[in-house]
Amino acid sequence: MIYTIENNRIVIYNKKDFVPKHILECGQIFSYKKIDKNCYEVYSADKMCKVFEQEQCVVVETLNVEYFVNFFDLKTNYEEIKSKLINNHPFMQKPIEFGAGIRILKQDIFETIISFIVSANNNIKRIQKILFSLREKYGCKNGTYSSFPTLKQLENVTIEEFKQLGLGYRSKYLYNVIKQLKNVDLEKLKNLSTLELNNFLLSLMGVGQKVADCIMLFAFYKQDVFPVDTWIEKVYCCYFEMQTNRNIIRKSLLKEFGNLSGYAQQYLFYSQREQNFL
DNA sequence: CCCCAGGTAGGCT
DNA sequence: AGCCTACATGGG
Repeated sequence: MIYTIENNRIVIYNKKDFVPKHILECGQIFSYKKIDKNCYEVYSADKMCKVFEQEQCVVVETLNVEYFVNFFDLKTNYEEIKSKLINNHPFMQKPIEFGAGIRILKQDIFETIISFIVSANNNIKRIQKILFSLREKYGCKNGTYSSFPTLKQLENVTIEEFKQLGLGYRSKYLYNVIKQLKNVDLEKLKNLSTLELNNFLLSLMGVGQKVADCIMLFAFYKQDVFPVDTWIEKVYCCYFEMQTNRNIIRKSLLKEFGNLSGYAQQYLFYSQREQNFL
């Protein structure tokens, strides 16, 4: 990725490998706002940036330049990943063309855990609404926006209070997870293997295999995971004309894509959800 | 009234 | 281990 840093800006020159719409609307992140056609505000933990397109480049404007260089995964060569995927799996051509500008974000661990627990059996509009409510109610006011609440800030929130945000039966999950995470050093989890991390995440209330896979992919940058949700289920059943359960689909797709699973999943998810490309 | 949304927990074989 | 179902909430 070719980019320069000037004061409070990251300027990205190869636009085809960085399309804000693809990156933000492919379902990996919920905390962003579309300001207008080519301008977004993106919130991650206690930080934020503004992303907008110009003729020759994309600009990320932020007070936390280094954080967002990492966040947007600017040091990874997506051109190479995409051509590998297409060469090894020709049917990926169309999904990759459709989501050509996707990048897998490196998101905050705590925020990602909470966000994807909220996402279960829920729709994206409502997930976003709930997560912004969490920010406004329990996070720190930070000028124009509220930061995502820390574990400490959620420690004394009751199940009833979560319910008032529209969390429904997931209120109990959040309440319990916050208790479970109280004595865990999240940063240290980065040292675990995919399997070890998976087992830990599955021990959290409200985290099943799909949510665990999302957390590993979006917060731990594990690539050998393949989150299977309703959309991927549709993709799979259309391609292979098979009705089967999600665990078998997951194993089958992991075998198919190996260490590129995480990337493949995002292209397939995005194109399926946006346009029913089949 | 139904079905669906980035599914999971708990209970049953 | 695997299969079944209830589950909060809001939108179509």
